[in-house]
Amino acid sequence: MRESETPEPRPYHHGDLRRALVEAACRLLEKEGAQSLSLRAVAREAGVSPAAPYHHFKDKSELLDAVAHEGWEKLDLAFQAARDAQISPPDRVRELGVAYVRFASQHPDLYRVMYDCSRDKADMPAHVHENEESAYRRVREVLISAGADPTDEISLELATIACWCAAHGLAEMTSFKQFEPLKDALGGEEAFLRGVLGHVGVFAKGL
Amino acid sequence: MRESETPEPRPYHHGDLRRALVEAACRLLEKEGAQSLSLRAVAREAGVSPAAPYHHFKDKSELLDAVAHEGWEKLDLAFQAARDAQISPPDRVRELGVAYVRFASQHPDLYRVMYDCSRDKADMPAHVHENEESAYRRVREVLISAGADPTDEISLELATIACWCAAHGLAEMTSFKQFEPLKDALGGEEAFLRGVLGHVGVFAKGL
DNA sequence: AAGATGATCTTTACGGCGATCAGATAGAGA
DNA sequence: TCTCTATCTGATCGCCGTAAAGATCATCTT
Repeated sequence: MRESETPEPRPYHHGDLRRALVEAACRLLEKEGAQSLSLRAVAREAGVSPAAPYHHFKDKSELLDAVAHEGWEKLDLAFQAARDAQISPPDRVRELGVAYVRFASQHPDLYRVMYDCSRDKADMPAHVHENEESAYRRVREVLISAGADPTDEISLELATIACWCAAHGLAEMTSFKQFEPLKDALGGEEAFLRGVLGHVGVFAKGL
Repeated sequence: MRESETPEPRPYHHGDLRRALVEAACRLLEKEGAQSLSLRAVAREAGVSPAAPYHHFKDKSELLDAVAHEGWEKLDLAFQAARDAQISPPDRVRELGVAYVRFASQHPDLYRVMYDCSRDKADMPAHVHENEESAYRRVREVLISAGADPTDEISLELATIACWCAAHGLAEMTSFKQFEPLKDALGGEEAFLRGVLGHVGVFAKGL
């Protein structure tokens, strides 16, 4: 009675439609792109009527919020991997940046939903900032382990933001095809990323 | 016969509907936000039938391209002002970053249209890169005047991209209301911007 | 065990959207 | 004056988000 993937007479009640909808949305996002992600399409993918989602989400943007939340958690997983890499702490900072950009280029549409400011205008990155287990805090953590002064709250915050800004900007630009020749000259995408990040203080010096 | 703002019998032929549509779109963008910018609304604002725009633009995204083009030109104007400021060349680099972020926060919806990747997927920043009079080239120009080696093409390109990335990331994050306390602690928005950019090599050292 | 309650899903419907098309109109050139 | 062509209108299609009302079923009460 859980997942109604099978085309049996389909039980009237779904079990956990909320989760099923979020998963269907993620599936569509990877398959069809963010462009064609409609609430109706999500309901269709989940095998349910167009109005059914409204019992679990106030409106479309609330569903997208849930999808974005999934995205932030996935990103944090990537960050944890970078944090635990067997490399020098300063290198870990740069690796965090590379992980960020890689995440964005591997899940471009999910990434776009995560940063879609058309909803939530005021405090978009709730999941960035909200708790100790967030991706944002993970950056602070790695910066401190790389030698940043944990008592200088302001400088630490500024460095964290600078990290995030540079990685975010790079993530949005790295797919521009005008940079292809440059990437070739440097010997690949990763070298390109490290090359750009090398011009950003926090990544270059680990602080 | 130019602007048909007045509700006169309205001449059948418009004169320069293309320009009128782009201007109407910009007007709506500032008034109503990017959310409610539909092709029909633009046509309505221009006092014309919903199908009329299709004689000047293949589809909605082509209209948005024209709007975005206007945006890039406005941004370049802001850059030229920063370039011509009576300050030391290295400071001009940082001022470029500040100008970029200020532009984004003054025209948030236009900025969003400029960076809307849902259209043009592959080579979005055509207007960034395409000619000598583009905003992107303006950054190179200022970097060189600040002492960057104009013969080292690769390093110059990387520095330009790093500049752009940091400014772009900062532009998207600066409106997050979680940063309000930090801004207050630093004494305002501009100090915040300079504080973050100070952690980015290219801005801090002018190279 | 029986009935009531409330959560969950379906059906139906509305208005707005992007897009397309046949046809009306106007201005330019013959 | 007549015709040609670019431009604009109005109607239409299919999709969208979402609101309202009815059907179904799990669970709780008695």
